[in-house]
Amino acid sequence: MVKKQLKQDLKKAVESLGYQSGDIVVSISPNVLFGDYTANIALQLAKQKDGGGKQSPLEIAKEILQKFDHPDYLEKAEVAGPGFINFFIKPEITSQQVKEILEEGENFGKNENGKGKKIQVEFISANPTGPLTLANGRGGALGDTLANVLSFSGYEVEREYYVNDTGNQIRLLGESVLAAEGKIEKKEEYYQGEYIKELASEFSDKLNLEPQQLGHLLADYLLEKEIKPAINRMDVHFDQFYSERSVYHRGLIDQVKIQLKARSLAYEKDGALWFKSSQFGDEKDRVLLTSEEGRGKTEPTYFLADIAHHLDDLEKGYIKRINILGADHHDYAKRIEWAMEALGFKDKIEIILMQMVRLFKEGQEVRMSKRAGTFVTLDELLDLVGKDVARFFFLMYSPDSQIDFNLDLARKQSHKNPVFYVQYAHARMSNILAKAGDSREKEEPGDYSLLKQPSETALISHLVAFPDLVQETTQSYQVHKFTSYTTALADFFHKFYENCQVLGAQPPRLEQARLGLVKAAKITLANSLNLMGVSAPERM
RNA sequence: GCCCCCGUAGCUUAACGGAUAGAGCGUCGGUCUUCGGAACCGAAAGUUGGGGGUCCGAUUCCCUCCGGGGGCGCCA
Repeated sequence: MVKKQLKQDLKKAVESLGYQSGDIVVSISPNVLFGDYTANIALQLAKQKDGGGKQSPLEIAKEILQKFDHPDYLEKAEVAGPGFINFFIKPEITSQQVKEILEEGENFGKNENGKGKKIQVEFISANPTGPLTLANGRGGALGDTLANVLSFSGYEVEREYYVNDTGNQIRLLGESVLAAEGKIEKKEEYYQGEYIKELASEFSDKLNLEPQQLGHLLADYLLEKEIKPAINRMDVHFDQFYSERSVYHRGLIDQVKIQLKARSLAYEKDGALWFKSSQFGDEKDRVLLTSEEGRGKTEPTYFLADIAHHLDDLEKGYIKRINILGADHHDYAKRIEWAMEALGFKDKIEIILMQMVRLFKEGQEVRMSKRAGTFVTLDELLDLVGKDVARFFFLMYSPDSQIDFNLDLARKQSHKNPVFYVQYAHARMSNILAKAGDSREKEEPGDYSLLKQPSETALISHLVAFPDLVQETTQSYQVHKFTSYTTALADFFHKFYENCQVLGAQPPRLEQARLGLVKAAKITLANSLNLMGVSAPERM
């Protein structure tokens, strides 16, 4: 690819001047006036220079350009603005890249940065105490897409759903069902909602069980009958459902206690076992094992079980464990990081916090709460707008941004959702190729150097940027950029479509070249939609 | 009180510390003899919440104030 070559040549020029090149950034110019690619290296170098004979960025840029003997792909290069170097690529060189995309096909955009490395992504991990909510849908779209991207970059990815299938909330679930049947007294904190009543009738012959036991049955049932089907509808894939109960059964709790005590990071006080999180910056130490006095019984906290779970996973040799959590867990996120640091896995944990999804109806916020039974389920959303819109919608926002969701509006506006704009482009591409396919034989090979129209080269430049986006996302985890990438791709394509007739273009070598470009665009768009888990329809 | 995220056009939002802050929806005005009008072209619309600071350069980093959301359990 041209950009790679350009980067190399630039690096050579910079180094021959005696500068430390570091990592040179060559990016697509934000404006056609600034050429095809732009480099801010001179600005960077000016900053690095310490005092003394300080040179201005403009001088450095000129200096670099002089060393840059004009390679054959370059039309011209110039210094602009405060010290940018703008590169104008010969259009026929740009267009040659279409061939490279076509050769790579389904593999276009892949890289091998993660080759031989195992990485784990944990996401959703909603308690099995009710149906999945919109927030879980967001986590699902984010996590699944990130896993796809990492896998595209060569990593061996494991997708994990941690199932909190034991503990307080499970007992509460059992009690909620018992209370719904009048077996025990109702309490404020019990789960509400229709599904509780349905569970009660489904499990009518099990209501003599202890709440915790019943809760286990209910949790298993909800996981299988509610959660997994919703996950499937979202086209989200998991490699493993990691059961919290199994942490106990396998004796992992004791191992953690031993390890933490051996490092003098756990101690007993007031009958409880504590983790010295204050040593890592926490405002106070945290309980690992509850006390008789405090809690009425001695049992591991969720925190302790989760440490055991993390440890178990990390010992499998993942270079990183990415965990996507709701922002309401932000202080917990710190805590688990400290715990893993304590156990020798510093920097192996990456936590992505996503802000809440709030629901609005008729201008009023509806508080979503599983307890109160006032939530909108992921299934309801999928009924309304379908998987593609749901996934694209959740992916559009940066995880840092809170989503205010208006269900009525979503329904009304779903037909003008950006996802259709993007999918329509794909359908158009497919249509052109289908027509070309049955109307004529391939009599002449395409001459890509004929693709010189601005709308053609702009489209090509955008296609060529796809592998970069994949690589960047592998580092930054900012999967929402794929939505804007595909929207822009659709945009470039529609403009090309308006400006350049494909079928019947003269000479035939041009028609073939344009068909090649359409095909390359289709490959790129399909590949990026695949990463997002959004379908790329042949027709709509 | 402490901690985290956010504040950008009427609405929803984007922008490795870079050039003229980019889109979608909505509004207004255009474009149909060939490949799908779910499209394209154009216009109006921004003091990037306020104020300081660092920098050649700040939507981005730092401080402060204001506003919104979330979290501060021997719950999970």
